[in-house]
Amino acid sequence: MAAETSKGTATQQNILAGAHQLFTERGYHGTSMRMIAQQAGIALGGIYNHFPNKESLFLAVLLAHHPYYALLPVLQASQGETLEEYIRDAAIRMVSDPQDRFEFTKLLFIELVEFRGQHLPQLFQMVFPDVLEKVGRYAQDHRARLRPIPTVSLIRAFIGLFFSYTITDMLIARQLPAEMKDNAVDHMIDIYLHGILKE
Amino acid sequence: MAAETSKGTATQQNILAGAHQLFTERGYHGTSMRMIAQQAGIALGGIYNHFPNKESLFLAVLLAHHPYYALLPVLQASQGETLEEYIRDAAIRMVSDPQDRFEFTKLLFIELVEFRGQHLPQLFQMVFPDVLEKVGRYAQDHRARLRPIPTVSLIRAFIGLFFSYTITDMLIARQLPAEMKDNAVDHMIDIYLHGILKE
DNA sequence: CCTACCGATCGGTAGG
DNA sequence: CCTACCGATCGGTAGG
Repeated sequence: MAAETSKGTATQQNILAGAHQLFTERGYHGTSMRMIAQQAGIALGGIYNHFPNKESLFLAVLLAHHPYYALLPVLQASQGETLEEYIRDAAIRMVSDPQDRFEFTKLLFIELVEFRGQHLPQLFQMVFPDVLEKVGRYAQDHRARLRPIPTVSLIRAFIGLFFSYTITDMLIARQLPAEMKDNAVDHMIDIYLHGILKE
Repeated sequence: MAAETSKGTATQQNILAGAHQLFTERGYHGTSMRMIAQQAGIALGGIYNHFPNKESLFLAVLLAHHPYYALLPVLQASQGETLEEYIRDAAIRMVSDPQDRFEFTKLLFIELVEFRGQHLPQLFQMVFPDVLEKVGRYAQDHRARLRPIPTVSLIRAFIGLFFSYTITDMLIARQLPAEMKDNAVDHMIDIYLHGILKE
């Protein structure tokens, strides 16, 4: 018998993957446990060997797709000689994969609407204090280049850049002629950068 | 018998108001027609005298709360001698009412997740071409003050400012100490303005 | 991990 | 606009 990984059994992974896909496609209440079972290739009752109920399955999906796992490597891999180049590179990486952006955003929407944000404090406490401290130190090192904006607002605007681009993408991108979308990412990053940098 | 207004009968308004509240609180599939009937003070069957089914009721709610109705007076009432003052005033008005922002945003989330954005083209076509043309003319008149950014990106970033502020508000505002939230709106508008203006 | 089942609730309708 | 009902489907479980 193969040793189980820390990620759980293959069946558990199938359930999580099927649930993730269905939740993001149809919402929480729009997805039934029977659909998830079928997607995972098992019978309905089988799910309950791995998760006690539907909500705990959603929470497991949410935690498995915590933006921290996607964002940390992005920020660490980002390069750039100057502050400006570093931020631009990080922003481009952050918005580079459309499918990832849409999936994460929809999962968050479900949490905000169908769970009234109940699970957010848990997600928030996992990473925000750490991020705040690191960005704060980084901003302090580069304060000569930055306009006088509190660290929290720098972070909010950077996170906001993600949603700004992703949601307007969802709202209008499919409906705009292609030439109007060219370089839209670059322009929006550009606005953010000129907004926070001196000179 | 009193004449019916163009907004529909009182009962129809009660149904719309109850549906709006419940949808934004619990999502589409998380809200039952029975809950809506109770909220509107009538029996389940009574709803079907006004709306043929649940989805058409949701669509009616969505159209009744089209951001166009909220946004147009905001933009027309905005004041300011200079371009900068006008945009700042409009932005402040746009984000001034937290309840309006949350309700509209949640309704949009429901549409994006539970209806896969099916109804968006309809909403979009109602206003975007008009907005694009007006902002384009306005930007042309003030091009000496604006950095060279396509009109579409100016609009996307301005709409994005709304979501940037509102979603980070939903995500972190409830969990931050008060002094970290002070003037957050002003800073985010400030970043946008410095991002699009010359000098 | 599956089969077969539970009570509850769903959207919608007939008839008045 | 209400009462009483329809078939379908829901989350969850007992028992193997």
